[in-house]
Amino acid sequence: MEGVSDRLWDRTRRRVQEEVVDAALTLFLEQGFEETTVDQVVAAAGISRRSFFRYFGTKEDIVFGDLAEQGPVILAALRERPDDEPIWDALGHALSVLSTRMSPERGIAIGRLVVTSPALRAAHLEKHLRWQQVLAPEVERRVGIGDAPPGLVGEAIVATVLACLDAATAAWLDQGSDDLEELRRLTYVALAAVRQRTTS
Amino acid sequence: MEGVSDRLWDRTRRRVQEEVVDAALTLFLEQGFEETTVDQVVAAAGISRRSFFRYFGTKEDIVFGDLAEQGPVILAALRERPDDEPIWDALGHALSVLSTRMSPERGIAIGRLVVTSPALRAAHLEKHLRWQQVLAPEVERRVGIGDAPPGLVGEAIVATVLACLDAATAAWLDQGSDDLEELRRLTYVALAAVRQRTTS
DNA sequence: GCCTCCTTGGCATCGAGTGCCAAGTTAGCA
DNA sequence: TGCTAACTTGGCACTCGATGCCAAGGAGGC
Repeated sequence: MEGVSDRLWDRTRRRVQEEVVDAALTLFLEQGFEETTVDQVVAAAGISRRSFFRYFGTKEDIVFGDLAEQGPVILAALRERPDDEPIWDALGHALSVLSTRMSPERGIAIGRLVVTSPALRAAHLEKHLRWQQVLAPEVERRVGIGDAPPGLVGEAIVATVLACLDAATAAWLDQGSDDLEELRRLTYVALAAVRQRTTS
Repeated sequence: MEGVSDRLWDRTRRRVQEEVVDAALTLFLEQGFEETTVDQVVAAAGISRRSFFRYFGTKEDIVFGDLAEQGPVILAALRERPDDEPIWDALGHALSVLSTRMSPERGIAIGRLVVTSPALRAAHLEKHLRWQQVLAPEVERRVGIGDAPPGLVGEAIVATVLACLDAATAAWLDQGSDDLEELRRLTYVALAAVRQRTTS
């Protein structure tokens, strides 16, 4: 583990952060993300507006936390996968390390927020772009790029997986499931659809 | 053609719009998108701040215009393609109708702006989501969805094509090409990479 | 107990975006 | 031509997210 300290300051910081997130998510689920102002959040959490923006750089960060910076974590997980594993499975497994970082209920709540708020959708996609840049080189090392320009193949593959994951998540939320295994299955269905149609 | 009128008001409106875009793009290319304020743009274009926001709902709209609303145009082009054409080619051709709406030089300038500005990237991706929702049903009609939930297959396929197009565009801008045929080739390479790896 | 480091919150400010309103311009009609 | 209805314009005030600056206060080492 990196940089996780147990000094009083750090523990306090994490506790405050959690309290703010709890208060904010409650408000977001009640009134919607855009309809909730930062002032309401800080009032509910008992923190000053100025301090809030030191804990969370943006309002969207309440929802996504440090997820955007977890590219290296996914990369490490990807490197653990055997070299001869199909890239799709390897990426799927690598990405699933993130789903262990939060309760399924909270994940579903966040998912619903994301699909209903343009601002959150945008941040979500930005996050994927960040991951793409981190993961693309390792993907290209695995699959080879032939004479394609560096980056093209890797980014296309990672973006495809993330797109299929997003489409699957939308369908998953839509059908009101709360079973992570079902999400995995839907992702596989989406990837299979892409595979099936690429051969035609 | 729909709704394109030649009343004086409409012609004036289009002319003003073009002038603002020209002035704004010049500023954006000089100083960057985020570093240019709307006040600078309206000063350079000789229009009031208030009127600006009636012409362009957001600052990003200067760059993208009504591209986000062109989903139906792409859809119409997709419907023109023969039913037995592979979905990838059909989508590629349908999307290419948009590249005829602007000069290649301006397209390249905009492309460079988009890759260097997070706000523009986000708007770009939002735009793709809008297109996805419009195109997905027709895609699913063509390829069939088996027993997958409606939307999943179509959105996955459209998102994959757009992702490959984006990756190809990035590589294309990177290599400093200005040949649209080369962009088409790179898109094909990206899609081929996805295809190749889906069979393993 | 003292000094240093870090956090806190208040204040002012910026930039994007919106509602409202008075004034001016265009279009249609007599 | 002149009148009216419809629409546009720009100014003002305001909201909301986000940032720089600064004085005050708590934590930890000595």
